[in-house]
Amino acid sequence: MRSSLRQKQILECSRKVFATKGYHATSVSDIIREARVARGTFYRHFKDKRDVFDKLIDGFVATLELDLRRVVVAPGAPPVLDQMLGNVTRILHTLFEHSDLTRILIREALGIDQAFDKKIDEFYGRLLSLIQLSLLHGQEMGIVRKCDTQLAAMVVLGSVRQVLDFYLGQRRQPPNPMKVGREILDLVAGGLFAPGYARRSG
Amino acid sequence: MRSSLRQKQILECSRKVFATKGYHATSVSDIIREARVARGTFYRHFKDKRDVFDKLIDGFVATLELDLRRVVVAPGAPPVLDQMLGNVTRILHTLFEHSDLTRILIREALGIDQAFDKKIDEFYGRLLSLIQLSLLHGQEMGIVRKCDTQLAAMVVLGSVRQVLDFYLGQRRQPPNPMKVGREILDLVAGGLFAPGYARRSG
Amino acid sequence: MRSSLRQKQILECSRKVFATKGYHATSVSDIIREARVARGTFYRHFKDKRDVFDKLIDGFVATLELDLRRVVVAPGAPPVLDQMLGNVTRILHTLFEHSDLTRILIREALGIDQAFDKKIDEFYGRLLSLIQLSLLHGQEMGIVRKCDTQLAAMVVLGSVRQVLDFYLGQRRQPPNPMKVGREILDLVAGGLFAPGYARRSG
Amino acid sequence: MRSSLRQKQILECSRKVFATKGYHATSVSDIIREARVARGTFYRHFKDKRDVFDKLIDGFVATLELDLRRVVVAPGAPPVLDQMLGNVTRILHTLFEHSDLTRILIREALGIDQAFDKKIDEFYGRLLSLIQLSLLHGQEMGIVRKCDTQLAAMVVLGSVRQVLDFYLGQRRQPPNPMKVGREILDLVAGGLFAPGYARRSG
DNA sequence: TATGAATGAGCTTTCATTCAT
DNA sequence: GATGAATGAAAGCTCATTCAT
Repeated sequence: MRSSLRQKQILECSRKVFATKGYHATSVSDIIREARVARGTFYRHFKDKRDVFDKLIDGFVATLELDLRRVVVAPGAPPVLDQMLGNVTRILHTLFEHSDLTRILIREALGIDQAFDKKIDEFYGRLLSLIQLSLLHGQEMGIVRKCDTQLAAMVVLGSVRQVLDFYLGQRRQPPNPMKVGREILDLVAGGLFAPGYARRSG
Repeated sequence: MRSSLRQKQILECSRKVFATKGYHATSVSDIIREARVARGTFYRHFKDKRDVFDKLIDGFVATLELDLRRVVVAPGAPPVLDQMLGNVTRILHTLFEHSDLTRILIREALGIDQAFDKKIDEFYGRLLSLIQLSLLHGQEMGIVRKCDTQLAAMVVLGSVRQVLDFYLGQRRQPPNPMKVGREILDLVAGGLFAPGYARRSG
Repeated sequence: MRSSLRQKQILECSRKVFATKGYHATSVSDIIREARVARGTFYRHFKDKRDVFDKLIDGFVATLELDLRRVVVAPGAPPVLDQMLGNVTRILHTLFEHSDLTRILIREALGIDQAFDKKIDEFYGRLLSLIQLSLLHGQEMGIVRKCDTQLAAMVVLGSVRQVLDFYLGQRRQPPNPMKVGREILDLVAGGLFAPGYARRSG
Repeated sequence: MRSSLRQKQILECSRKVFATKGYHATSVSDIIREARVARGTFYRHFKDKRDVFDKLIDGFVATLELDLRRVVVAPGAPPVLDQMLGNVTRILHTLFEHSDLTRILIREALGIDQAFDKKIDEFYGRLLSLIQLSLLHGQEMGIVRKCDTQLAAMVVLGSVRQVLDFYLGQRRQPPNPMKVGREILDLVAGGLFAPGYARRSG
């Protein structure tokens, strides 16, 4: 079998096992049993267990980052709001489509080791920057109100993560992923207060 | 030494080590070295490594839950809004006061094993219920606008978790924890949209 | 069992196995089977297989070096010749007494790894220095003829090694170890030529 | 490529690697990397790693044995002494010319396995016989004094081995190999004692 | 209660060797 | 003949846990 194919196959099987048992509870033995390859074959393609996990996460993160487009403010460009919604929609689509990888990324990736923690932090850091940038654009256009955009970005990201975490914890999908996405954004955008209740600042 | 004292001492030392190295990277050897007790002494007081971690988390969760008061709607009770802010303030205070345990709870506790994951999920579940309940009270009083309160609770919780996660990832405290707490609530309550931008629903 | 005792016991058993199978053919499994201890016990006392071997050789080399006395030239001191013979006699005695360790030192110790090779070379280096020193003393006193003492030291050492190697290769002891030692010295001291055959230089 | 050529090429490369890393530290991967051939190619030409080493040593030993001529005692034959010196000179020449193989033979070959040890012992055994035979010839002609010729042969061989070992250990060549060879013989032949110091026997 | 030596299951990893292409 | 992916036995080693003192 061609080398890259075998690698892909092992990655696929690792994905399944990691999602089911978690990183630490998964042994290389589990992976090779699932992939029906010999021990040596595994080590021909990957340095160690950590390496498979790495490649799995890296690949998924790369896929996710493809979903993220910079929000463009230019005459003729789509409304900032629609662009933001597009980002959230696309990324949620990918996340729910690959629920194994999402589970691994959201619930397993932290606590592997410090180097890995850093990688994950950096990923979320990039997401935060991107969201913050969009919010700044929104502010420039008067759509987003004056506020600490860094904190606001965390509100957006944290909300999405929490929702994902909630459904992953129950090992079930939300009834309608896309609808949920839109609702989160609506909530975050519109806030919790009823009209008439003045904001503290703004 | 009295048994409960010894147990406390080992717990304290475990806390330090777990916070520094993470659960999986921490060995019983690390703990007994830090606590300067013999191997057997450790197992006299705890069933196994998992048991220490359990007790550590359980204790902290109990402490945290003491901070949470049901929001009461009654003539003469303080305003719902103030009660909610009080909850957030108290809990953030405790979290930042015990940053080791917070780090362990937020960043290490997931991925230990499935039983533990469930426990953590249940903890967050209780938090969500509590927040949702408060929001329902708020709605009854006309303060909180009509919305999916479960989702809204996740927005609140997720925002706080993300902010904590952000600062823990950088191993530093936010400049002013209490201020950050209030700002999160303000943002979540008031939303991102500038006045005039109509909400989709509400 | 006291820790140092257990260590001694494992060393003893390792000695047997190494002498029988050779270093590379010996596995840790072989050693613990012979010593009737668990795997973990082995690793509690030794870093790895190499470490046991190290300690074995170090101990033996230390014993051997106790046998070596500097040759003293002073009024009232025994004749230089007798002192040299004493060294050879004592060391041969120890070597033949511990034939396992001798076999290991002479036939197994080279080729373990480069660090080990260096250690062995240094041991032989010390022996050479000592012999050379004795020869220089002998020259001062007019007993040893003018010659390249470094080379002469190698002749002495090499002869002894070769004899040991010969008998170890046949897994038998020389008929009379001490006699052999004296004969080697006699040969080396007196040379091969019959009287009358002039030396090239002298 | 012609089969025998390929085999030669792999042998050459093995020689380099074995001399650098030693037998045990050398993997088949090292050899095929150096030889730039595929794994399967290696096994087409050699039974296993041991086989390459075998062929390497066998070839070298054969070369060395070509250097050794029986000492002939006959009217018109060159002096016995010159014939012996010729043997030593030729063999030292070959040894220093092929320092890789010499290093392998002297410092790596022992400890591979028992069958191999036996082969090496037999090689040295043949050398000893040859030397002993020469010495006996020498005795017959009155050149070599009465002595245990087997032991004397070991003195000759051991001296040469020790000198080689010494220089190989330092990974450098003696200043003048041929001169060193002659000096060893002179020393061995003439002995260490100054004239006037009577031999014990002879 | 405290100790720390002993345990052994089970992990990761290597590498000589085979075999389908 | 040549290739290199696949194999799997067996090695080294760790570490949570037990137990005799």
